[in-house]
Amino acid sequence: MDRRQRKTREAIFKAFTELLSQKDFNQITVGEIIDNANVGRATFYTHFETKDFLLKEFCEELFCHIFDAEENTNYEHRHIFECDGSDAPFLHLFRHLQKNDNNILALLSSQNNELFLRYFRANLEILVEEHLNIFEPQRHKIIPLPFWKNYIVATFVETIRWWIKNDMKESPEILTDYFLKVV
Amino acid sequence: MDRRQRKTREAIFKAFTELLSQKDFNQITVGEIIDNANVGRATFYTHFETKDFLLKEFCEELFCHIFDAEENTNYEHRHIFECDGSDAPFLHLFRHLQKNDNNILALLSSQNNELFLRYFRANLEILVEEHLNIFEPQRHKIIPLPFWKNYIVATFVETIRWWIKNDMKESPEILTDYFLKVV
DNA sequence: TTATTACCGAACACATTGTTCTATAATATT
DNA sequence: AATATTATAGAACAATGTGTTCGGTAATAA
Repeated sequence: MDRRQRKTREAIFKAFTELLSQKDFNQITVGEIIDNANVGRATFYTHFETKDFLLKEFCEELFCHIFDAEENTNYEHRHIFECDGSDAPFLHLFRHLQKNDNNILALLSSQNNELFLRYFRANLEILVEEHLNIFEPQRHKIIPLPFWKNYIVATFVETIRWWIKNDMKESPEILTDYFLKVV
Repeated sequence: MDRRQRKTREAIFKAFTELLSQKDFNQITVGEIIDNANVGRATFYTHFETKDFLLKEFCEELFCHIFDAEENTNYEHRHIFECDGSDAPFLHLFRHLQKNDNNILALLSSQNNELFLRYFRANLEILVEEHLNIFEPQRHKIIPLPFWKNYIVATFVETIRWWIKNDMKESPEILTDYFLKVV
């Protein structure tokens, strides 16, 4: 990829991230993004079809970073936090969120972010599927699996949202504890 | 209130409801609403400050209808469905949703409806607070009450969303059963 | 060195929002 | 029933945002 393209792309992502910390996704205009990124209007639209596509690609890069490390347990990434046991992936995610990479918190807690949440949940579902055995497997007999999976994912997402809404006072460990206790 | 005002207001609500069954809230324009309602542009804006305020008032009327009947158990409204026992309010709500009054389902399942969901959850929280004893009260000792309340409300909402997404194949009774089993 | 390609910036058409105005018709008041 | 009040329609308007087009310029790749 042309060095200019990379530069432009990164400038747009950076401006986008910065704006996300100030206002909700739907409040952000393309005009603001290109101003902050110092990029021409036409240039923006050669990179991203619309503002929604920007969010889409932004999410894909972000989740690739966060979730791939989960799935591939022998990454060095995983060793940032030394955690083992069945609750590891969830604890790890909470810790990641606490660091607030790329203003992911803004996206998770803000209004009008359904596109982001959809991606987040899709990635989470893969993770949950691999660790379903954590959650009392015998329950699958009395409750349909699709409902159960949706329930776990939703509970995890809502736990995070509750955490953010309450200023993230709890430690990732305590939050993991709450989460595992309710499910 | 002037009869003309009532007529206009109802025409706008009706057009709004109809449009909601066709597209997401954010896709609907004021122009479409006033066309479907046969109402002048200026008239719309004398009734509602913005499109968001329309949704707000729409929600308030809707929730007043649905939730007030819950809180006041001696309404005749309640006797449409004969249900008793501790799970009654939740079963009752599921039944209400199945009837799909005012396209409430469109609002619950569609994208870009966070405003609606916020109102829905706020009303739900009041309901849950009154029936917290249903959900194993001893849990409150190991999990903070605010987390617990948020969890119950979120689980209920997500149960409904799962239901809608899966074409509402399950009966309200079965859904209530699933819901109570997981929480 | 040359050809390619991305960029800027300005201009543009288009859609949507929310406001303001006047004439008209429905309603409330007496 | 006559009069005053008030809501409405409809059109025009400014303001804002979206997405496209185009020609000149500069960075990159060959």
